[in-house]
Amino acid sequence: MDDDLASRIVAAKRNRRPTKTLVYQHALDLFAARGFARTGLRDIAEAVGVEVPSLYTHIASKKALLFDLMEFGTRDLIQRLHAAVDGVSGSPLAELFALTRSNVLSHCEHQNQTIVAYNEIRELEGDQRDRIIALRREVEAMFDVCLSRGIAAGVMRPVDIHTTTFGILSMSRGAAVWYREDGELGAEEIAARYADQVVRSVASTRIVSGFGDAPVSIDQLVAVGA
Amino acid sequence: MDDDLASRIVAAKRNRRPTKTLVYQHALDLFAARGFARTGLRDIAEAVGVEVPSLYTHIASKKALLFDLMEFGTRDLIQRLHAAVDGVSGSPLAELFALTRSNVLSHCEHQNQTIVAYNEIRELEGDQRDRIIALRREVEAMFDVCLSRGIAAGVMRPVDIHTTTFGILSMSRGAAVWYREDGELGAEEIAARYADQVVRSVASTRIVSGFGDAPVSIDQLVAVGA
DNA sequence: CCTACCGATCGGTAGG
DNA sequence: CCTACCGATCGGTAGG
Repeated sequence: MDDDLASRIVAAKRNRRPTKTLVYQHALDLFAARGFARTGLRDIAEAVGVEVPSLYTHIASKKALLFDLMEFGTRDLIQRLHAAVDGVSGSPLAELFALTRSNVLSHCEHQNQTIVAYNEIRELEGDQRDRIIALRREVEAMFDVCLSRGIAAGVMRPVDIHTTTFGILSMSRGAAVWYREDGELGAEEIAARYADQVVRSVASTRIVSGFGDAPVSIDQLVAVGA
Repeated sequence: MDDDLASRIVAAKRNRRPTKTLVYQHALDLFAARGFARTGLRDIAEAVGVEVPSLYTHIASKKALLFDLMEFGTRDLIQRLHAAVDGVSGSPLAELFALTRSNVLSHCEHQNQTIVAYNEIRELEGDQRDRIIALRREVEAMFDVCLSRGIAAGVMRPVDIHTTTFGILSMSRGAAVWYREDGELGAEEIAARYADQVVRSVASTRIVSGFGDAPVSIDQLVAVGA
């Protein structure tokens, strides 16, 4: 311990990845694996390679750390969903396919973000909780609007909108739980299959009659809308 | 505190509902609301109306209490699913409808059992964890077998079986999370709608073509199988 | 069923 | 970025 305070800080700052990034990354992984309540600040500090009090240079509190992770993850998802919809404007069936596919894909590719965002909402209170719930409602609204347009256009059966949205989101969340990078099916395949099943489950019978038994593709659906 | 030990025990035993039942009931409710890790034995003791050491007359440990709740809940679900299938032997589509409907219905009616069984599996280790996972695999197998038979019979499209099973189970689990007794839709309605959507999502196109746009009923499906 | 109590661990602070 | 430390709370035990 010959180093004085200043030189220790300088040495720390020379690391390529900033410590703050490491803190957030390891916290996300640990919260996903053990849960927020079962993860101590000591676990995070050890994974990062610092002592506990040093964490407070980067975070305001353990709960604020969780909130930041959940907010970032949900905003990230919303952006991906908007990008997916922008690419297929037009047919509500094509849009529902794209939304569902993108949602499942994002959930698989950002598994820990998804797991923490869903599992740990009950750890937040007051404004923080309200803020995350509001963001989640934005996601739900995208599906609600899509279903509503499809029903109005007659290409979807008159299903209960919000129940159907919750069903799609629950199925997507499930994928984040069981998906394994080294599993039989890749994220893209799972996403495409769930999108196929969702579209078939709500499309009007006269439209489904036009599909074959092979999985529906987005190109097919864009054609239906044209 | 004039009571001696014996008279206190006698007084306790005079209560109508046995203390053990109260312990399990309150523990289930608290675990569902706050999570296992955030629920202290002091919370459970307070809800029951005893001191913490008295809980150990009824439980071996906090973890054993969780295991018992999860095992009971999952066994209970398996029984309900078997009862649902026994009533509709025959057509795989009718069976899939009955299984899905019963699964969603059970999850809504035994919300806290479902929430705890899914959320807290990571709190268990070793044999206890393996035991619960094995029971859950029994549930998955019932859906897998049903889908497999439907595909073989040509009444279902050749979907990926286990992915589809996970999708159905995830959607059902979701219902347990958002269902409210005082909500717009009753448990039976939600169950019937999800069962309708699941059947439509996997049924062969030639069979879906025979359905109208109104929700599919189990009677319709039994007729298809006949 | 209770009172009394314990070692371990928690999130977080003081001070440098 | 660190060492040193604190009050609160945890699951569980001893003993009656």
